[in-house]
This record gives sequence, structure tokens and C-alpha cells, in this order.
Amino acid sequence: MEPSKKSEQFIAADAGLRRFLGYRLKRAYNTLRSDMLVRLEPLGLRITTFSALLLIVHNPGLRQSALASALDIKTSNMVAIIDDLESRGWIKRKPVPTDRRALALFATAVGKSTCKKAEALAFENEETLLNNLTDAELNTLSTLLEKIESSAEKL
Amino acid sequence: MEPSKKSEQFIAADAGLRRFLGYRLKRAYNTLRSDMLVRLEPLGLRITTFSALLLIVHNPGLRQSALASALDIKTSNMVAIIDDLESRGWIKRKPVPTDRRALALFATAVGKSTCKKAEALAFENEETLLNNLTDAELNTLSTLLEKIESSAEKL
DNA sequence: TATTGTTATACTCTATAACTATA
DNA sequence: TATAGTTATAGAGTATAACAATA
Repeated sequence: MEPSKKSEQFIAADAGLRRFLGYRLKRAYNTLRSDMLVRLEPLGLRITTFSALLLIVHNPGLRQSALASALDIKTSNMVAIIDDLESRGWIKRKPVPTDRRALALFATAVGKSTCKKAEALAFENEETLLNNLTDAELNTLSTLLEKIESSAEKL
Repeated sequence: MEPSKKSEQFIAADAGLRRFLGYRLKRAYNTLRSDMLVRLEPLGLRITTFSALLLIVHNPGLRQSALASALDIKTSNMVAIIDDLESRGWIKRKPVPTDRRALALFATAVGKSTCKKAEALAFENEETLLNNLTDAELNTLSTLLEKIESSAEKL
């Protein structure tokens, strides 16, 4: 099939950047990201709030600091995310008896059902945008991405 | 080798998100990105300004709109990036005789040498953080990432 | 009418410093 | 002393709307 003129021009212009895997990673991520934003918007979720909600649902009692660390988000930036989820009635902060500094996070029933819907949207997102790839390719990709992440632990 | 307690806790907490390739893509990209930011900083470049400078060096006479389109950046957001590069003396905007609305972009000698240094840093970045992966794996990864990008063209 | 570059604006994500209350 | 959560703030990326000059 003939590539469109737009594609040709596109490829010519950024060829110098396509040598870099970081550039390709960013563009591939943005492909998934922009579609995901559109899907989540009607639920009142963004990618960060969805990620936080999902981890709270899957890890009841998770502390804010542990959540921040898992998502690689500063605790100072976590506050607004938790505020958002709590103000929508999806999660609750509860004091931890054994450590009065800490707050444990629990999803409400509505939060759990919202999360379930969002997870379904996330699967749709990937089914739609990754349907070019076989299951074997997806597994390979996962493994290679994990390798990149783990290579940073040495730094 | 025993995984550290921190790694164990980390893996447990975000397991629910690791099913999603988008999450893995973001984390792998962030691994490269944060190291790259540190490397570019002494040159006075960020990732966006580096990308723009590189494309201008490799495509003399490129117009702002074509650059914005290649990088998937709005033309309104491109202005500040070009301003930055021009104020540092690395590029020049020149009028296009055949279209008096347009501005063509050219790198100066200093801009070209800065770009060369930055490209070397980008190669170092990837050599360091991708040294876990074989050449074959890197090729596979490139191909799969390109597939994801191209799958979005159907939308 | 449409396009190029621009300004203005707003929202999100990210990073740092400083604070409080606990441990 | 160190940690958990918070506030304030600033930088950077991204999105939309509107405009002047030109096609």
C-alpha cells in the first residue's frame, strides 16, 4: 500500500530522532495515552488518578507514602490526587492506630465500581491500539520494557 | 540473589497496573527520560528543545509548522521552544520568499556543534540504560514500538 | 476561506523547600 | 533524628481560542 504524502513527510522530518529508542518509546506511549485520556474523561478520571485508584482498590489499607513510592510520585504531589479521589467519594483516608502519622487508604463501594469500569476502558484501549501485535509480541514487549526499567536500578 | 525488601513491596503494590502495557511503556520511558534530563541540563537543553534543534540541524529550512507537526507539538507551543533556541544563538528564523507567512529555520554553527554534543549524550544515555538488551532485542523493540504508533493512524 | 505564526490562558505533571505531628 | 502527610511554589508539557498577515 502506498504511504500517504503526510506520512512520507512525517518520516523524513523526524528520521534523525527515530534512531533513539527514547523517542520511539515516548511516541508509542503517547499513542496509548491520548486515547486513554479520552476514554477516562467521562468517568472523571485522569491517568494519574486512575492509577492511584486502581492500586488502592487492589491494596486496601495502602498508605499514601507507599502509594506514592509505587507510582514514583512525590508524596507532596500525591496529596492532590488523593484529595481528588476522596472528594468524589471513591476512597477514604483512615488513621492507622499503630502509627498516628500515617493514613491508610480504602476504596468505597462506588470507588470499586468506578475502578472496574476504568479497568475495562483500559483493556479496550489496549485491545484497540495493540491489535497490530500478536500475543507473543506483546509478551516480548513487556519483557523488554521491564528490562529497561530494571537496568535503572543499578544507577 | 535476594530481592530487597523495597523491591518486594514495590512489585506487590503496582502489580495491578503492570498488566497494562501503557503503564510499562510510561515507566520505561521515564527511566530513559530522567537520566537524559540530567545529561542535557549542562548544555541548556531539555528534551523538547533538543528534539527541535536536532530536527532543524538535520532539516535545514524546516518551517515551524512542519517541525511542530513532526514532533506532534501544537504550533502555539512551538513558539516558546523556537524562541529558546533562537535566544541562545543556536538557530535563526528566516523569512521564506515564496510564502511571506512562513518562517524557515536554520541552525547556526554553534547550534550545530551544540547539537552534536547533545546527540553524543543521547547515545550515552541509551548505551548506559539499554546495555541489558542485545542488539537483536533493541531491533525487536524498535519494530514493536513502531507498530504501536502506526496502529493509531487508523483512528 | 484556509494557513502560518503568534499571544493569552488554563490545566496537568513534576520538583523542591519548609512545615506539623508524630515516631 | 527520621518519617508521614501537607502546603506553597515554580518549571515544564500540553490544550484551546482568538488574532494579524498572508495565501
